[in-house]
Amino acid sequence: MTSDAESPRTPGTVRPGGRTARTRAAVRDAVLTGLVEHGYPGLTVEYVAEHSGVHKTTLYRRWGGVEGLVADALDLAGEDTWTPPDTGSLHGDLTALAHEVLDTFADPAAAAAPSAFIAAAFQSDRAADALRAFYDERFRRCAPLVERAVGRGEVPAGTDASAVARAVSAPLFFRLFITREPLDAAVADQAVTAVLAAARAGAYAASPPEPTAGEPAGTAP
Amino acid sequence: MTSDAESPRTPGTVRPGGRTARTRAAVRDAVLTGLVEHGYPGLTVEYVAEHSGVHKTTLYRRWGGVEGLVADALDLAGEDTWTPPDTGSLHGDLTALAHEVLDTFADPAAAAAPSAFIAAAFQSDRAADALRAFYDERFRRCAPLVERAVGRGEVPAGTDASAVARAVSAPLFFRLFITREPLDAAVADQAVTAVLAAARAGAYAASPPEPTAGEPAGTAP
DNA sequence: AGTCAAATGCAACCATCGTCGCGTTACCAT
DNA sequence: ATGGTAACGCGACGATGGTTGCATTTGACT
Repeated sequence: MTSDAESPRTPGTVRPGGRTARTRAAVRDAVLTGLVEHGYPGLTVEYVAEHSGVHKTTLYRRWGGVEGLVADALDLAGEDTWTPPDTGSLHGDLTALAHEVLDTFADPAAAAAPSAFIAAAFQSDRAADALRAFYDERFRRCAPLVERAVGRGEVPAGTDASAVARAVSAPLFFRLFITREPLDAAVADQAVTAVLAAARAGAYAASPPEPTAGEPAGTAP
Repeated sequence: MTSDAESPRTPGTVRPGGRTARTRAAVRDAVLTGLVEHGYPGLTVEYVAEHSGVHKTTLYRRWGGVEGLVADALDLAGEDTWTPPDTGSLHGDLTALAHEVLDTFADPAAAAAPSAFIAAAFQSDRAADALRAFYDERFRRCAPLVERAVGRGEVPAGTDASAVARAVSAPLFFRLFITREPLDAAVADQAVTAVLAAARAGAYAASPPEPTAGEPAGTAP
């Protein structure tokens, strides 16, 4: 057997110029188009081949299949210039954040790609890794938002910035993709209200001295 | 075309006795087995046919494909006797609730079916409907939990019971299936702490007079 | 019991997906 | 500029999934 451990032959990495780059761009574009058109389950590599002008065999060789194609597109999606809102108050910032999610997923065209990425993560470890990296970066960018609030005295010092951002998004995504309930502004506003109250109470205070699990004794008076 | 709106011909409904019932039971069992073994993406109707002793054609005719098979299994999953914990305090109840989720998804065997259902909802409207019904029922059963807390004066009267239950689950599922971050007891406990603080502050109070969106004026002193 | 139609079994068929061997193109280094 | 080789294009093949027409079983009704 000529089997080699974890494919040392990764095509497209030795000669990253010219055609290879163009191929990559065309493919990423076709993947996004296919995603919004048919969703993840309906996305086929033959569709990508057709709409990118890149041959089917090449796609299988370089990306290994639909999984890899989507994971690669996801990596790209994370390289944007998104920045969190800055309205002057934590309540305003969080509300803007929540409504951003709301608006995105209210528009089918805008929701298609993110939904497809989340769906892909169920079937592909590569997509799951890419998704984790994507959100990690997103929440990292939200840190200034909370730091400003700390500066204004709106929330206790030591509040975990990314935890707050996560807490606002969680209820919305939960309804969207887990319980499959409809989403409206009232839900978003309730999420903001809840997070705000919890944050003020210090529920998102930075991790205690011992980072490993134990009895968090932060609620005792 | 002999097309008929939303299939008035639903086989297996006119003659629900004997063989039909046995077939249905065998199939549901095989679906569950296949789900925990290969996950949703790997579940094929031929696998179900093989492991249930029911012919492939019958499965396609009665369930329409993998989607229907999973949706049917999900309907069944909701018909259990689950009841929320009752520890004597809201904090204890919510903690038990959160750790129940934690334990379920920490065990790969136990997590397989729920994960598969959630994944299926991405690809199938029937599965999505079944999932929504499942969680609706789940959270409805949690109502007594919050009502007891109201009775004890732990949270304000008028607190939306299912909203509290949802709020505890949301951060956990969010990490599990959206951001794909690892889950541990600290996260679960933080979720409980946050929800508790928010609930005490009245963030989950029943909908105000105007249910449509507006400026939530609950935070002004 | 007897009859009819619903529900299932059966086997072959068609479509689509993923893979393989080989020839061609065009980066990159000399 | 020029050769070498990575990367790509091409066509065909095998495998798997889903569909269809017809025979058979079996549950319900008289």
